[in-house]
Amino acid sequence: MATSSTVENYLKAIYQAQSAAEDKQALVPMGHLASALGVVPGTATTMVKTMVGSGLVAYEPYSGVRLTEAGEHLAAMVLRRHRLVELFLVQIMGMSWAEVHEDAEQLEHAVSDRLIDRIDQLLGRPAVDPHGDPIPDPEGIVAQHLHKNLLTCPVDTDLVVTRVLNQDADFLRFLEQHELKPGQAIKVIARDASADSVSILSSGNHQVTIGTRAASKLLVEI
Amino acid sequence: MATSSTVENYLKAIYQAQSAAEDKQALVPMGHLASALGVVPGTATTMVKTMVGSGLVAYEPYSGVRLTEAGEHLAAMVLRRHRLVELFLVQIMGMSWAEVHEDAEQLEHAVSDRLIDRIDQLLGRPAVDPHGDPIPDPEGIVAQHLHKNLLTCPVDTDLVVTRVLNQDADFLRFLEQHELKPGQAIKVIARDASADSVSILSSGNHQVTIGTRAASKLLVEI
DNA sequence: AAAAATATTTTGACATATCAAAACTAAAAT
DNA sequence: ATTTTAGTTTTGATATGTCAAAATATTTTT
Repeated sequence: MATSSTVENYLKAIYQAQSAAEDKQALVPMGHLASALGVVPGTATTMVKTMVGSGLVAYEPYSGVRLTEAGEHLAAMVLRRHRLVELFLVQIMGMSWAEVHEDAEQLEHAVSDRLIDRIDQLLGRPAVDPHGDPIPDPEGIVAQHLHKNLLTCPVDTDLVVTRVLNQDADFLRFLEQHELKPGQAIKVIARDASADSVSILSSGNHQVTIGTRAASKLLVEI
Repeated sequence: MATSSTVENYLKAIYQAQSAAEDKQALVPMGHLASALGVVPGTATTMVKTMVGSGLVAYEPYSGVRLTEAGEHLAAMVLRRHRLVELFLVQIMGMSWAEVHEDAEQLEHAVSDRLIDRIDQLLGRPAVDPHGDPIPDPEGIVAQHLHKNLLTCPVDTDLVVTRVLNQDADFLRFLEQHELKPGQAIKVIARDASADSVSILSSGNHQVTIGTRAASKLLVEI
């Protein structure tokens, strides 16, 4: 039952694909899973079949894969470890939020339950990581927050950035430089459909215009 | 060149066997290596041969194995990571020195150079870990300290425990309970060859008698 | 020096995780 | 309703790391 780090990565990828989908019960297509993990599709098929054998996923040939309850719980534990480690690296180790992802990716498979609880305690049982991603509790329960993104939120209203749905280091550095990190106050001042852009005013009265693709990755609260 | 954690464990085991030997140039017998790693001898033979191919070790059939310069440097880096992680877990995470070994064993393969340097810096570039084991510097250089053990040190002389050559959790808890941790002041009050024992007076005026096997694992300075 | 005991290596097998490329299925387009 | 296309599965190989057990080498005992 000692889940390998490869299996943990598959679980995490399936979990995140399911979370990103509108229909949470939808099957994740094998091609999507394979490309998320950087393997060829045939490899994903093979792995998923062995995971069926361990009771972690349900699999429909030519349709896709979905986590079972057991798989979902394990996936939540991987995510819990990953996010607690990220927050730990930023808060305690003083690392930049843009550079901790790769470290956390490795450490999430190496930290024991004992250590992860120590970290959780040291950080004061936090609810979210530096990107605003929710940290599953030890039972695997995830607090669901309903955010709007910069394409669906009201214009000319005071907002607070709450979550960033993109771990790309360059993007994160960009957000940092323009005062768009989670917790910072902003306002959408204009949206231009034909220019495919959104203009934002940050708390420091800086103005930036970003594309809608990027804007959809920034979640806010009013 | 991305050394697997298995290879790292082989390097570490060979390094430690070489350090423990009187003749530092001596070959480590395959049987010793295999049992240190918990594999059958044939497995060690196979692995060592592939490590010869990577230039990490020199191997003499039926005699044993020894690290090359490249292997020794890599082994020192593994040990550096392990020992810094142990000290970090004790000093920063508040874990008990008796329980950190297994965690460190996992983490030593998962911490990046960047993170290990951060830890090193946070701890103030320490020279030794919680067991008194020296921490190799980033170039792989290890400060050599000449300690005596409780069998070779003078009797009725003020001593300070400097190093413990045994990671067994029960033994470490025993030392903790009897005030025999590195840094603590003690005195050997009697040695009895026929009883195979050594009697010690700790700083708190506690008296304990331990076997010579255990006594040889406790290193001291005068 | 031969026999016995010990240590080491070889051989064949297996588990995990992967790829390339061929075979196949399902959906979309004509 | 075929054909085309896109996505998926299968097949055969490969790399890593392991074991069991047979074969071999070395050392010790007698």
